[in-house]
Order: sequence, then C-alpha cells, then structure tokens
Amino acid sequence: MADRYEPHVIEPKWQQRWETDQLYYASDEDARTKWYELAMFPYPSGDLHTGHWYHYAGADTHARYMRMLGYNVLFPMGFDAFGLPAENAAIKRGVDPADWTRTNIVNFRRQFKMMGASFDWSREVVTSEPDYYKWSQWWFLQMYNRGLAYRAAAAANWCPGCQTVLANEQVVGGRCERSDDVVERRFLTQWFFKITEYAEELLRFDGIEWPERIMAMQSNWIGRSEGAVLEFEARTGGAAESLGVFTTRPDTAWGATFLVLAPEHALVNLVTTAMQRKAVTEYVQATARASEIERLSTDREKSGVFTGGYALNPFSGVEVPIWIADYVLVTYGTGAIMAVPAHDQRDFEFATKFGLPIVPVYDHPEIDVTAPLKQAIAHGGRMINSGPFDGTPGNEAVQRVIAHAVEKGFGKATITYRLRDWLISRQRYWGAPIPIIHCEQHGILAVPEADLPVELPDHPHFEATGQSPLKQIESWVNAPCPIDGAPARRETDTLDTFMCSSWYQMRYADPRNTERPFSSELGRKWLPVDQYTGGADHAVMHLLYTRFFWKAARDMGIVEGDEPMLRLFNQGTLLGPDGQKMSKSRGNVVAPDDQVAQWGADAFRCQLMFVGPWDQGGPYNPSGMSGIVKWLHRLWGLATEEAVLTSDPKSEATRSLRRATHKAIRAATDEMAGFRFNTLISRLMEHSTAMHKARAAGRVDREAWEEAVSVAVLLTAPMAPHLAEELWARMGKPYSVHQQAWPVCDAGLATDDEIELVVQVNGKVRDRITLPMGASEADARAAVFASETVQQWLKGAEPRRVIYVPGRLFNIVL
RNA sequence: GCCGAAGUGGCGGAAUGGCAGACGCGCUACGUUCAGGGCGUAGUGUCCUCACGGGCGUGCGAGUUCAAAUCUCGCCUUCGGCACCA
Repeated sequence: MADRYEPHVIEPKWQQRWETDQLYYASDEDARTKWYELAMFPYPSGDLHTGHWYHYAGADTHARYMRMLGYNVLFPMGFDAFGLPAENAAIKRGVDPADWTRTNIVNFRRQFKMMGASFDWSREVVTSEPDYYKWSQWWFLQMYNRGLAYRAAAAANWCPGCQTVLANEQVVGGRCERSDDVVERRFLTQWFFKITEYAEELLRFDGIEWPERIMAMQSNWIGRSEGAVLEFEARTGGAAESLGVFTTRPDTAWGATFLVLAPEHALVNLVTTAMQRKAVTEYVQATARASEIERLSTDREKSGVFTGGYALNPFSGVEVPIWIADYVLVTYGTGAIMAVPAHDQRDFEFATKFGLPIVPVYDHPEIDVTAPLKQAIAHGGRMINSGPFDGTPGNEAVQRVIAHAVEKGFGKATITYRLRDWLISRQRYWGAPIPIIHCEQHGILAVPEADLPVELPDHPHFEATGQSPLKQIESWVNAPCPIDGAPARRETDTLDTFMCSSWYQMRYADPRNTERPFSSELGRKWLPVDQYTGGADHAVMHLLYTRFFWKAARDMGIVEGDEPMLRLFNQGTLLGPDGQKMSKSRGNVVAPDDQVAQWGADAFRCQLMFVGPWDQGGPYNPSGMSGIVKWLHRLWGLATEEAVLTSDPKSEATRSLRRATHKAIRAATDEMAGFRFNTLISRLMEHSTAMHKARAAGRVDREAWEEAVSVAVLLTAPMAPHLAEELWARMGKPYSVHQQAWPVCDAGLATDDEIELVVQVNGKVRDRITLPMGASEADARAAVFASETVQQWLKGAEPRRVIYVPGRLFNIVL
C-alpha cells in the first residue's frame, strides 16, 4: 500500500465502489426526513466545463453535508437535452441531433463520475427521450384543457437567407448569426401559455428564501404598474369608436393634446383618412422591417405619422389628433397612449418635432409655465388648466381624477404588467412536438392522452425551404382526425425547451412512472425542492416559468403548496485567470479534465470552493492550487503518519487540541449551512495546523488525537470525498465515511479558558490583557487600571467614561 | 435612464458596529543529504524609528457613535439585469 497521497489511484477506486454499492441511492421507502437538493441540470453540449464544476462541486458538497446530518437526501441529475445546439450541429455537420445528444450525455456522465459527484443516477431524466417528453406533452394538454394555452399571431425573427425562423440569441445586431442576412419580422400563429394570469401571484415570494437580487429581477421583469385606462372617442367618419389608453397619470388628462397608437394597433386602419393612408402604410411597413435594431436605441429621434383621424378628449372636450409612432409598444398597456407633452419628456420631444400643442396642467415653483417650455416638467405642484380640478394638489390628484372618470363612465383604475404571455412554439425539429392535430372539419384538436407521446420522426431534413423541418416529413404530418379518423395534419411546432425544464424537478420524484408524470404519493414524499442551486442567468426565464408551472399544477390539484423551490442559492460566474469570461477565443479556458489529470478531482473541487465566496464567482487562477494540494497532503500525513501517543487527558496540550477540534466543528457547521465554502476550508486548514503543532510538540493524548483525526476527515468528506473515504478506510473505520454522522460540537470543549481583553484609550488599541474565562467586570477594570501601559496613556487624567464589552474589549474615554 | 450587487495588501480574499488584513498564493531570510511540482521556522499594508514604539490606512466626501470596512446621506467606479413600459 502506498503511503503517499495518490489521487489518481484512490479516486477511480472509490468512484467504482460507490457506483457498485449505489451509495447515493435515494430510497422511496426511507422514513427519515427527506431533503431534496437540486442543482439545475445541464444542457449536454461537448464537455463539462469549469463553470459546471464550480456549480456541481458546491451543490455536491452541500448534498453530502445534508446526508451526514441524517436526512434522506434526494440529489438527482439529468439532462436538458432538447434545444438549438443539437440542431445546429445537425445542420452544420449532418449528424443526427439524437445521436449527437446521446454521445454528449455519455461524456457528461463520465465527467460527473470523475468529479465524484454523489448523484442518484437511478433517477436520471433526459428531456429529449420519449418517456420524458410524453409527459411534457401531457402537461401541454392539461394547460390547453384549462384554457392556459392558446394560439395567437406573434412576431418571429425571420432570416430570408436561411429561410427559417431564428431564436433571439441567433440574431446578432439585427442580423442572422449564420448567414449575416438582415433579420425580418414575420407574423406567425403560435402557441402561448397564459403566464400573465399569474402575474400578481408571481410578484409574491411568500414562504421562500431566495436571494433579494433574483426576486428584484423577477419583480422588474413582471413590471407591475398602477394607473388607469381612459376611454377616448375616436371619430372614424362613421360611428364613434372607443379608444382606450393606459396611463399612470390620469390626472394629466387635460394636458393630453394628441394620442399616439402603436403602428400595429388594431384601430390604425379605421382612423386613418384617405389623405394620410399612403404615409401611414409606409410607416407601418417600415416599423415592421426596422424591428429590433433601431427600436432598441433609446436616444434616437422620435418618428411618427399623423393618421388624419381625431379623438375626443373626454376630460377637456377637445378634439385631439391621432398619430402613430413606434415608441408606443403594442404589447404594453393598450398599445395606445394619451400624449401629455408638458409633463412627459418623450411626448415633449414628439410634440416639439411635429409642432403639436403643449398644455401644462401643473404649476411649478421655479418655472413660469405660461412661457414656452424647454423640456417636460415634473408634475407635482397644483393642477391648472384642468377645469373643475384646478388647484388640486398633486398628491391627491390621481385618485380624484380616477373617481371622476369612473363616475362619468370614461375610465377606470387598472393595473398593467410588462410581463407578456409565454410564447412556447418553436419552428424547430429538436423539441417535443406540440400534441395538436389540425382537422379541416373539426378545427384544432388535442391529441388524445392515450396516443402520447407524439414521437419525433427520424431522418429530419434541414434544407432551407422556408418550412420547419417537421413540416417536410409528410408521412409524419399526416395523421387521422381524433374525432372521425379523416385525414388531418399534425401541429409542426415544437415546445420551447424551457417548458421541458419547468417541471423536471417533479419527474425526479417518480422518474419511471409510465402512467402519470409522477404519482401523488411520491410527489408528496419528495416535493417541493428544499434547496435549489444554479446560475443567476436563469433568474427570470427558467425560475419564473417553473414557478408559474407549479402554481398552475397546484390549481389543477397535482401538487401542494405555492412554490416549487423553497430555497435558492445562486453560485457566481467563474472567470478565467485574466478576470475575463472564459472562452476558447480568449484562450483563457481552464479544462477540468486537465486539472483532474494534474491534481486530482478532490484538489480541483477544493480549489474551486476556496477561491472566494461561492455566490460571487470571480477569476479562477490555477496558480493558487499549490496551497490546496499542500493542505491535502498534510491532511494525509496527519491521518496516516504515526504520532507519539500517550494518555494525558488533563494536560494543557490535550485541552488545547480538543478545543481546536471542537472549534473546527462549530465553524465548519456554520460555514457549511451558509454555503461559505471558502471560509470553511480556511477553518479546516487552521485545524490541520493545530494538529500539526500538537504532534510536533511531542506526546499527544491518544483519545484527543484520534478524535482530531476523525473529525478532520469527517469535516473534509463533503468537499474531498475520495480522500476522506481512503483515510477513513485506512483508519480502520467502517465504510463509508459518507454514511457517518456529521460531528457535533461540544460547546464546553470549544470554550477557551482565557480571554484576551483589548484595552482602548479613546477608541485606540493601547494594550491587551489576558484574563481567566468568566472574569467579572470588576476584575477586568482592576486589571486594566493596573496596567503600566494604560497608566502611561492616561497620564493621570480622570476617565470620563468606560465601556466594557464582556470578554472582548475595555475602552477608556478621557 | 431604471433596478440590483460590489469596491479592503503585490494577488484571491477574512472580519455578530468592538484587535482591519483570518486562510491561501506570491515574495524575503534562515534551516534541512529536498527522489514524490520539496519540507520546516520566521517575516511580509504603509510611513517615521537602529530599536522600543508611534502616525496613517478598507473607492471619495460628510455624518451618527466611546468605537465604523460594517450604519446614514451625497458622489465616483466596476459588474449583472432591464430599457422609448406611457
């Protein structure tokens, strides 16, 4: 048996053993309290990179810790396997997306094993396999049956060169990332989930412990704003048409001197006069073409066109012109605004450019509002030019004007959200087919549950024909109508991959169920997730979708409770040694396989955990690795090399060693619970140093030494699982270290018997005094004033005041 | 522009309002027949001092406090997210 620490020998050995023994298998029958620890599953592309290691090493460490605390831990892993990269590989290199994906998964599993991660592989899910996506389709049908899925026209990015729809991330600077063609917008009929029905509830984060940052980002994304919808009366030549505008400042309605509609607004056609028809049509087309590129730049000059139509401002009774402009978004509010140029900068710029009237409806303490304004001014003084409301102070105005509008019947208080419904259709091959059949006679029909899954056909075509790949496979598209069996056609859009990942945590509870997505017993046993970990890049998409999904499932009676993930921890982003994002083009990539070959998995895991706070990420510099490697070697030496043992339980040396051991337990427990792995390791290093000193001093008490060694191994086990297992075995302890109980701190043993009191004069440290533990304030005072150093600083002056912090500090104020 | 997080040695980073710089890297000196990316001991913010010791120090400027890296206010910078949201 080698006496040296040789990670390359021990790591594969224990990985094999753990796998054979199914050491991390989570049993449904285990009656202990469950703990569901979930790390966001990866998209299997190429290799596990260092960022993956950073995430999963931390999650694995915490899962192992929870096991040692005695929980029945469920720590599953799987693959979010549908998606664009597989399809791109298919297009570029002619490989089958399914083959490409399966090959990558095999590689990922190998690398996860190499890490020593304690996943329960018996529960693995792969979202691109029919036994999983059958249930993604099932969920779609449940949503559809409850009216939460619907079809509507929506803009898609269209690449004229590739003749295909592009995802937003494939559009770079308004151009197709592959062909560099200018991307157009095309309106297609697509499927949506009504996430907006849950907007209000999604803003509440009751009962969950999530980072403030993430909750703020979600609130921001949902974008709740309170205001009113006011009904203007559009004069369309024929009958008057009601035209609702959303505003957060209904109190400025008397200053609304024109209306602006989004170019896509439904009433544009109706209000446009013959004279203006040509200009309006051109502008609408230009907007459609301009799409993202220009609309994204905030400070470009306002553009717009007069429709020729007018509307009656119900407050002032004045007829105001109706314009269209692309700064008004059809997707927000009612897609129409009343413009109040005196008090809104955007409206002001627009009015100035097109010579429209500017009427202030608030006075201002410093600005003469009767003179022409140079810019929009804040509303907040008292109302003017507002008929019966003149003189109303700003703080009461909104409520009073809304009440007035309600009474007169031309408006009501409303809440609007920025959040839009979730577009789940993708015109792609590599996704779960949406289980819908279009029948000419019967319309849109759900595929009967008994016919699920609707499997993806083999041999997809990826030619640029302008049609989605599934549309080109006639044999697949043609399907009988579920009602009468007449020829009908399948829906050829596939589901957004975010849908597959919105419910995967449920599937882990019962992953092989062929009757249901999961049984209600196992759902009750394992759900919800107790601890979720993952990158903050999923703050608003995945993490919002999965909350929506859960709430919808709750309302269907499928799950209990309001939230899917009770605690969330976001690890930070790991950067390259140069502080830049790791990327192949920068050449600053740290390859995990190389690191493992060089140092071993345990060292690499520990180093990743040691570089800084886990939620902070930051630069990863392999040059610091030697510190961790040294420590692991030292730990090895402490546990395997002989110490001169004796029986000396009462000596100061013994007490001191035991104190160090129990302080280490206390610190490690505390740091582990808070995911502070960096300071946790530093505490373990301190313990190693204490052990080293105790042994070097000569004889050590046998009991204290053995305690120190086993505690050191146990506390290290979650982070360096192979090393700990090997040392545990060499100590002759029963397999496995990972099934041992986490050590418990004996507070009495951890207590110092002396304290060092810091003595300050006027807040500056002037002396330190050692006192026995439990010394009274009187003792402390006596000792302080007896100090020569203190007397020198006092110079005979009389203390005005003294502050005593027991056991810590004594401050004399002169 | 709005929302959020963060600014501490040469570097990564520690500090329930109570000793700033734990732990580690790097560096310096000394020791060691160091085969295993050696090991051990001591030192390492800065300025003054042979030294004892002292002054100054946590992005900048105020404030609260006996006491501030930490709390408050104002600014600057960096990073992340959103962005013509009415």
